[in-house]
Amino acid sequence: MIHITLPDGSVRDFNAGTTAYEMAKGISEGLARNVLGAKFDGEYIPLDRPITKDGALLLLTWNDEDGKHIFWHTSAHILAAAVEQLYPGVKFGIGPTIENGFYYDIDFLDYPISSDDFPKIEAKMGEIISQRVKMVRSEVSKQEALDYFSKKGDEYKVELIRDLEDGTISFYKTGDFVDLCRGPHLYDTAPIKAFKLLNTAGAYWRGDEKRKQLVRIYAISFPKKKELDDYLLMLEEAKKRDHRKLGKELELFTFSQKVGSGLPIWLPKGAALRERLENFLKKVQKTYGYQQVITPHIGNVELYKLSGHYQKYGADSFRPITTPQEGEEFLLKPMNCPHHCEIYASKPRSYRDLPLRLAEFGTVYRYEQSGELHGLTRVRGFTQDDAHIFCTPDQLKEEFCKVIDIILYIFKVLKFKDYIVQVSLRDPDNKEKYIGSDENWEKAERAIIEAAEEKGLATVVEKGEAAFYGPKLDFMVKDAIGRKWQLGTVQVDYNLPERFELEYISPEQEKLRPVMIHRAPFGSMERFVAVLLEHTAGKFPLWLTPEQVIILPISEKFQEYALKVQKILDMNDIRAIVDERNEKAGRKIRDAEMNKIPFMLIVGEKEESGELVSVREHTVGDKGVFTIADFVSLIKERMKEELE
RNA sequence: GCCGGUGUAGCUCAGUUGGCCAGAGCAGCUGAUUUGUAAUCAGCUGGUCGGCGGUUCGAAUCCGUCCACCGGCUCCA
Repeated sequence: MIHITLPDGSVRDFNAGTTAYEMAKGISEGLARNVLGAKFDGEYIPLDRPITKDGALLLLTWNDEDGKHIFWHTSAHILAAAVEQLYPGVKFGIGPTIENGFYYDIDFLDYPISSDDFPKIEAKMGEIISQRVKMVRSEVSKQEALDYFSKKGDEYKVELIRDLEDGTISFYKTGDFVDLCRGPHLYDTAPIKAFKLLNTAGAYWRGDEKRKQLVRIYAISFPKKKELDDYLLMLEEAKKRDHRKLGKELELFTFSQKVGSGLPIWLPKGAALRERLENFLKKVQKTYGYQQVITPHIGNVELYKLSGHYQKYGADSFRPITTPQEGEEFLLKPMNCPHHCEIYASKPRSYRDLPLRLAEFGTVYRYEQSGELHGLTRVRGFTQDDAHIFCTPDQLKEEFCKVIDIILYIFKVLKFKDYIVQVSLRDPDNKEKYIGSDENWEKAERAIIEAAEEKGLATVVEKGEAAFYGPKLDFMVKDAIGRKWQLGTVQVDYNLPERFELEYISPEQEKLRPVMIHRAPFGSMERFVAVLLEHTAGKFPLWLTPEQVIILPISEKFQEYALKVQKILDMNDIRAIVDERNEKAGRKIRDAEMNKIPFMLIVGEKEESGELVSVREHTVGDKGVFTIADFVSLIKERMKEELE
């Protein structure tokens, strides 16, 4: 008898040599049907391996992340097996699971592959699955593994094996297809009831753009057909929220080939929206003691040589602008910080001046590879809600905490609840990628970690994600399709003050060096609007939305009254438009609903005679009849609540 | 930049194998209707079929090239 501890703490006795699958069956038939894998004392074990000693057993199902990954991992092998049967001689890179599904990187040699080939591959996968193929594990030595794949002519696998530690290496066999794999896998292919190949993409071998590009096939699989259908439906819904689509529909921004790709053009409604966001932040920043500054769109190359940006990014920037007579060189401003350093340096500073907080909605231009451009989230010209805080080392942590407060306030007002806070540190193995002394880096990294702790933020630490001049605290939010976007960022920087030889006079009359905090709560106006659009599906909060109210006269007879109501709303700073078209009320309501205008005021005979409005709320419906004054209070109350 | 895909009216899309002046719905304009909580009716305007070159008696359709966009990769101060 062995004693097996289950996750709920209970202990069950089994005969020594019972397999995990049999144990599942012993617990319940349902569990046995759904079990995908098992962990024994924290280690993955095959379901059919006899267990001979006491220990803790965790049976994995679709409800466990680990269970999903086992499921997808096996699915990836089936994909590869199908591809190998259809395209003999192809070579395989890696086939890992990802957050949603899995992919396999494959060298298709000269076979042309596109999504047109998916049905064929899917059919073959279906065939393999229906044969209920077992996933057979075998263990081989490193040399045997090398021999197998050398003979097969798969140089990618050979390379992977070479990089492995010596010792035992495991293979998994799916029918005739043998793959190098640590596992774990499903017992057999039976649980995979639904799967779909999603798209293809080029992917460099080992992520290195100097190496060969393989074809990556993305796919997903599920234990139930319904789950696949739901997933595909979710992707469809996500598409409807795409900021590029909504931006066009709501007339917020556009792009023009003639203006240039990656250069967004803000339309009147979008510009007004952006302005409101800017004013909102300016107001918050004012209470935190920030001062607005303005700097030019270009700067002398020497400025960026001094800051270090030129050495780091000069080769990948827009080419310098040269003056015709003098041959001076200017760069399109890629960063605001060097300019702000010069504002700091424009006069002698005392410790009494610190912290000095300089803010600017600064438009910067960065060269991005053409294939990188993406709507408003990846552009070549954008406006940062930038600010730089110059303070004493003693003030650093408090200032950092206050910046976190601003960011959290913004997230709260705009209802971003699903966000991740990332501590981005430098890569300790690649220190030459960064500028500045080890001592300063350590100080800066410590300050960030402490401030995040003090604010009680749940953080993830990423090494190698720091800016080249300092570590960062990055705030990412998830968009409609679960992609993560970086929004707010806070960075500590000891380097620029040194490079610009910034100083302040201490109470003891010494010349000391200030510390700098770079921060942008939105990140950039462009990206923020994009993420906000996807987050709200275009239904902006009332205080932010371009048109808050639309007045719908029942017929032309009541247009005059409609205009009168508009005027009253206007005097109360409520943004209202009148639908003066010669259309029926039903039509006007439908169009207003589609345009996502929060409130509709229907006015006709009875409203005009009583100085009233009939209120309809977007997606909610008829709210009844209000006096104009009551409606104004309703709107004001709503906006107040939103900004609390 | 790289791999793959796409590009027809302001928007969404038809237009098998090359062949009459390139189509529809919505939007827009004009007129009729004077309307009460998600589409009133009729008429009209609108496209060098992404650009340029080529093949052909003839190209939206075939070939080349460039551009833009889409899905990724790499990159992202």
